[in-house]
Amino acid sequence: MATIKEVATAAGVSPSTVSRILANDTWGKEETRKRVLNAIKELQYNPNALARQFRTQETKTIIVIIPDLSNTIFHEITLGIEAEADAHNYKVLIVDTKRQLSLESYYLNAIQQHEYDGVISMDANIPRKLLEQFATKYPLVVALMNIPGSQIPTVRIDNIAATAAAMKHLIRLGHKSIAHITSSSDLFAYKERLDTYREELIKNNLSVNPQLIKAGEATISGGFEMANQLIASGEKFTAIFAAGDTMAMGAISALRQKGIRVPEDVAVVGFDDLEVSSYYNPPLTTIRQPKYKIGQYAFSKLLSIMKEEKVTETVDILPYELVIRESCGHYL
Amino acid sequence: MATIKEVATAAGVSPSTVSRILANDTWGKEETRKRVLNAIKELQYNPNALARQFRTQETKTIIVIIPDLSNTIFHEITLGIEAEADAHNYKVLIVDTKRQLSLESYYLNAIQQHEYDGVISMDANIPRKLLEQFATKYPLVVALMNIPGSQIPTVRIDNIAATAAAMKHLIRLGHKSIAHITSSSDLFAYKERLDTYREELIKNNLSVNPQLIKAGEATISGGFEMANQLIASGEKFTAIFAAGDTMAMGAISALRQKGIRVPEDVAVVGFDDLEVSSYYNPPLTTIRQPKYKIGQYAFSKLLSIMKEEKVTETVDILPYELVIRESCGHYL
DNA sequence: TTGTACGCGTTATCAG
DNA sequence: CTGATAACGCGTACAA
Repeated sequence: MATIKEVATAAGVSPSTVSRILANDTWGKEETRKRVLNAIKELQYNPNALARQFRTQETKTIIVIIPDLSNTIFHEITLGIEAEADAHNYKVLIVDTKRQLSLESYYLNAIQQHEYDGVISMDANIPRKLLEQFATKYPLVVALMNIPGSQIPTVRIDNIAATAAAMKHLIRLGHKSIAHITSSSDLFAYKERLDTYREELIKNNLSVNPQLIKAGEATISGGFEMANQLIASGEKFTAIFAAGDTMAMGAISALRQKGIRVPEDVAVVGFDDLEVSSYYNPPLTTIRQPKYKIGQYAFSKLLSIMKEEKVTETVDILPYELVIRESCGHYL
Repeated sequence: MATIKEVATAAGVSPSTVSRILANDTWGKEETRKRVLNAIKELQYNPNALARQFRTQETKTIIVIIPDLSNTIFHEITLGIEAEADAHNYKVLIVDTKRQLSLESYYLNAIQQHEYDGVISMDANIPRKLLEQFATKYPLVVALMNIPGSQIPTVRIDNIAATAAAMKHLIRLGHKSIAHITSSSDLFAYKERLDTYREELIKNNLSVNPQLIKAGEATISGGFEMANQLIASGEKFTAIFAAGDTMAMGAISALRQKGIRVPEDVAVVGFDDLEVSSYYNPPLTTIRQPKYKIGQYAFSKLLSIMKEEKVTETVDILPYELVIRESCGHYL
């Protein structure tokens, strides 16, 4: 592998000249440029990125921390991040923590070793103090999640309003026994959805039955299991509000297996609006998060921080949308 | 950020001593070690990975090239890769080419800039000659795919036998008009499945109707569209063999929308066995690929190459399995 | 067992 | 517009 020195020798110039021509496409006399460019081609020279990064202390790379790659919502957000990053010549590395705290810490630590320039996290679970300490030292943006009462830059929707919209829809349809299935992780977004679920019931003079609240894995199989628990509990319910579409899909599958029809016997509403949700049988009523946009905003924000610009708005709230399909039994 | 030099000064030793203690947990006198370890803690020293990588010309990182992160099969394989990589202290970077040739080339090129030590590709679409050239120079393993007649190390299932098994099952169930929906990309795996689809029909004295073969995007929405094309064509068919579960799911959704029942009116068989496939309505009959294992094997193979061991078997063929569920209408 | 000296490939600074 | 020189932080051959 040729080095910049060899190119310089071949072109009869100094290494710095080559370096400058590489960095700046208008630098140098036309003739010098040509000679250097030729030598580069001739020798099939490729800059050693490692050396460059070492010298500049800059990797032009960010990492995106995701709790679970099998949930495609994270992918859809990442697409937005990638688009924006591309436009600014940044590379994006995706890491999957599989919801393991140790991996989250590991990847956050990596930035101290100069491996990346910034982080967008959708799995910020380490203690808040640690996280805030981190944010004061290194560029960090949290997407999709909500770090309550914190100054950490965040891009997300209004979970409370969105959940209220979903619940209001079910209640308007006449449901009085609404179950809730959610993640047992302590992500704040799930807590907000659970709290709002309770509040909306109370606001509408409906009772909150703890038996109708199940927490488990935020996956298809998790939803499947929780729905089975609901059925096994013997409690009556005519609707399920799932805190994520993956769980909603699993729940529908479980209901069907027991001969319970969706939406005729039980209505189901999800959260996220994944690609598969509109193709599912029945198609899911759900809250659409502006996933692509969340990704774009998150990167822009991170870029500002990396450039050490002041970030005025620390929290960006993007609009959600209630998407009504068949799983709740009524088109309005 | 403290450097190794500062640690050395603080501990009253030379930088090389620190370096050696870091690299080797038995090196040095007990007392020296203690002093150095203390200084490291004191100064919150973190080795500069960039400098280290630059020095050793080794990143201990591999990249996994994936064509489409929204198809979870790639994620399930990546889990296997990650497990194995972890065990050998390698980091895994996931890149999503979104099926763009230019991105594939871009990422392959990156290895020439020393950014990674090796590549596992599930989206090897650049011209075969280029790919083979690359493989002679850098560690590369192809997973899931098949590069026909090539010496490039590969881990996959036997596509032809697997497809034959799926087709034989449908034919045994009495289907005579079987449609095929597949990807319009020129991935060899799809070509093999298409060819075998044709062969199995012929072997069983069934006619091959080109109208019943549709190619499109290998996604849910792609499958949705292709099924609609089949219906619109007016041709009769009682079964669909989809070259991927995502397409199968989209197809089922389209059929249902037109009031065509699955499996009563049309049987559907997919390929891959994703997590969602067993929860879909109806649950998918499909070919299970040993995804996790494919990932593990692929990394082991790559590791051997990176260590410059000779790889004797260039192609690993792992066993597939025909998983029979409701979408084909019969339990055997 | 430990320290000294050097170099990896690049870019920034300064001088010409 | 261009060249010489230094420096980034670390690992290692060699010397002590």
